[in-house]
Amino acid sequence: MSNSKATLPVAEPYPLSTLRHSVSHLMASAVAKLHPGVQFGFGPAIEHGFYYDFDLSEPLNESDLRKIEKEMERQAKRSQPLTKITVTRAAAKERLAAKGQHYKIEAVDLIPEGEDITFYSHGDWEDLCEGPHVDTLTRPFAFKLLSVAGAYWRGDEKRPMMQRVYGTAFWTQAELDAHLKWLEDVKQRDHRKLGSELDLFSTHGEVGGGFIFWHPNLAAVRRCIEEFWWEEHTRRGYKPVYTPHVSREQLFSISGHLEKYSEMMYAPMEIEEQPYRIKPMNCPGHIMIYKTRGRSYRELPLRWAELGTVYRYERSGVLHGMLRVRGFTQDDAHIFCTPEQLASEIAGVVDLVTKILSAFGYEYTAYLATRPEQSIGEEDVWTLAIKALEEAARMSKLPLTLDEGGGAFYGPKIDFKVKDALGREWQNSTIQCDFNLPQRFDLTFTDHDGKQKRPIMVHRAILGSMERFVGGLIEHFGGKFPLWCAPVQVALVPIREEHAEYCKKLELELQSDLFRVDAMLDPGHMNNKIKEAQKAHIPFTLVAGDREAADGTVAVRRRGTREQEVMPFTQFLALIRDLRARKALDLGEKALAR
RNA sequence: GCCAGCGUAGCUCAAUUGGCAGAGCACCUGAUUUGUAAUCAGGCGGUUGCGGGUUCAAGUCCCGCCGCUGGCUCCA
Repeated sequence: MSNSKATLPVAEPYPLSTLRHSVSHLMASAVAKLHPGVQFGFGPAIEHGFYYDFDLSEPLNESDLRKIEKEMERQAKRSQPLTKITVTRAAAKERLAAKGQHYKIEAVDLIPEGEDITFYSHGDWEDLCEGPHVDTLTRPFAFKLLSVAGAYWRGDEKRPMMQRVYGTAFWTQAELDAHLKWLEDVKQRDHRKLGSELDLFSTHGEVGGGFIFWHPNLAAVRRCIEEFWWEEHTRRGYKPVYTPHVSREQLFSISGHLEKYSEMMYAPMEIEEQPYRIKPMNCPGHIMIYKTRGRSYRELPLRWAELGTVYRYERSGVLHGMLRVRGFTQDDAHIFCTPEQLASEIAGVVDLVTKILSAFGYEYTAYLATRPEQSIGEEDVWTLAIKALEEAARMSKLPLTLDEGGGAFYGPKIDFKVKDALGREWQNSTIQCDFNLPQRFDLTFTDHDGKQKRPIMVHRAILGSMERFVGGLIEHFGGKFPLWCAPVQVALVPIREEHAEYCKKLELELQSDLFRVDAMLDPGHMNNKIKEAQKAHIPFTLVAGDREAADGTVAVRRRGTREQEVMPFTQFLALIRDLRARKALDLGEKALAR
């Protein structure tokens, strides 16, 4: 959809968000025209566009959106200055009452005392709105309505549900087209789509939603990540622990989860007349190990790590592929340390986070989340912990963005947001100080003065959960995993059946070097096998015929290209060993070109 | 959980107002022996998500449940 008027002034003086806000007004006026009696909610600009909430007796569908777009175009073509008036509180309510806009009347009461109450109008439609807006809708711009979904009035699930129409707008058609192409790209890379296309994972109706089955291909990816994860942890003095999945309910009543978290926990099961629960968290288990004997300051810090699978009840409507599930494995670890050790321990975690996130080519931003209103603990402990987090960031040269009051009730934290290949943000890594659990479980250590003191506990996860991280990774790479963690690293294609023997030999050599290989030795045409290998995004396809078998060479075809380079097999092996050892994100294009 | 929508072969999708459930890919069998993205022929494959109802007749209409999708709320 575009509304281009060559003669009109350039659009640039307004930010894009202002245009989008104005286009949401245009959409509202179009809906008012097409659906008399509509009640309006809120209609702001958002990150990639805008929305407007409507209360309508009729549900809107895709074809309604097209009709609304047409009406918007019609209205935009007429001269449509957007004008602002300021009114008193009483007058505002009166104007809205006359139109029967009861949501908007409620919105008036949300405007703080002393602020101007303003209306913006275009044509014969007006809306309570603080603005700002573009001066006229006859400026050139391009827009599209994208989807309709339910949304509670004021985000409160106890209040009525309205219909939210999402759309987007840009100054030019070209920018809109680029955005729509981006949306298409997002859809193509959807981990659920790639998950079935590349035979990565599945969920099952007979199992229930939110439980992930990792197929061999994705299990291979996960194993590589886990090995990398354990290596880096071992280097930093972490020790693996294993804890049970089920425990007496009592454990979670001591930890406080039962009280604070019971909505997320599965119902108790009865074993010999005792209630037991499936764990929603790993921390109480690690604490049990800590408590088995007296602890000395000499053995702190203790760093215990576990890829711990937990189960949490999530409402059916929130489940989403691998990103939001009911059973998941956290890459969990707990550090028990003294207050003096806190800063350097956190710095160690920051180092680990940056090491692991960078290996996947993620850029990241860190946020310092401070004390929320509802929280526990002495003020000086909070201050100490926040200082430790800041100090650690300074030591690691990590810039922190302040997230005021965003901490957990039991302590402050640093959260990391990563940006993926499509520019979307994900939150996985978190470093949390906890004063609560050490107290609840009465954790102590004997200090050098012989006194019993309370350790601080640090909860931290780098990947967050294997499910969410790997799900995000599928989209980040678009299914094209770097060699080191690709499900299948090398495809072998014999030109004729008689070359199968040579390929078999290569397969065994690669396998003995722990490479994952798909030797395509079944009868069939080589072209078809090359197609299969490319569709599966296998990094390297090796084609071998008479010449290669005779010379001990391979014709190497890199993922995504049609060119081949013939090289000795030993040279190829050296290339992929190097790529694997470096965890290279590329396929050694430069090395090949040489 | 809520609002809206969807559910047909392993996958992608057809099936006119309710009127004999079909195609491509995948898979299996046979033929083909190939130098860089689809060789040819044949075959297998379905209680149309599950359960009920309306009807002479239901993939199609109605009700309930399950699952999925887009959001809201919530979250690793």
